[in-house]
Amino acid sequence: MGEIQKSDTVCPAEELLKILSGKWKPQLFRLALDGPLRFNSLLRQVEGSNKQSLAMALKELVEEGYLDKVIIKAKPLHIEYTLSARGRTLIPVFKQLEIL
Amino acid sequence: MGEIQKSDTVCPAEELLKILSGKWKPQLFRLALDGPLRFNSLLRQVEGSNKQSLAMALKELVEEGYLDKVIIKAKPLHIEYTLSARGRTLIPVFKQLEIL
DNA sequence: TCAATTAGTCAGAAAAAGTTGACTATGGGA
DNA sequence: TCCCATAGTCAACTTTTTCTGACTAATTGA
Repeated sequence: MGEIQKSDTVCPAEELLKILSGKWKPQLFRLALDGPLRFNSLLRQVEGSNKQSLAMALKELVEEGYLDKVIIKAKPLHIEYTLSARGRTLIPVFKQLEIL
Repeated sequence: MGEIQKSDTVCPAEELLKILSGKWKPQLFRLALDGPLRFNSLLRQVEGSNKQSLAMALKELVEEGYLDKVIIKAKPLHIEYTLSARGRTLIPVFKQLEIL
């Protein structure tokens, strides 16, 4: 996954496709539709995944503004990742991808 | 890019995203909207590209049914890659990706 | 016949992406 | 105080993807 560099993108859809197609990302997006995501739950829930990759995927999705990272100051102080407004704009795109 | 294997895909959009997001593929798709593609023209036209990668991308897009490979029996006998019916179903998806 | 254009293939190298296991750091509960 | 859960980071390694340069093979024009 590495660092994100805004390259000399010729095709407008290219950048977005790149961001959405990293390993685990489509799955994370899909799970985020059902409710907030938590790191350790994902690690158990998403078969075959690993800390590093999940952390990187979440970080990038947050950096690109598709997810919000929220610190929940409750009983067991923790972090939740929720779909942002920008993230919700992708819902119809995913819906369209699914019917093809 | 390697071989395509239908993996245990959990998210329906995942496979499609993988196919569309290979390097050069979004650009090839976009160029195919304007008319038939020819190998050597692409090689000159698409900056930074190379034979191997273009050949692989075209082959996969044909295998997945997004492009048709047509042998043109004319003056300089050659090959054209054109958007297939299936390929055209992607047009609205790309349009939607572009406005985000 | 020679040379150019067509459209590739192949093997190996390099670069990017993903995985592993060890480690860090904070907050509670017993 | 010790231990567990939270949510990570880091360096090294493996795997996958992409690129390079050399080569093949058919067609065509001079």
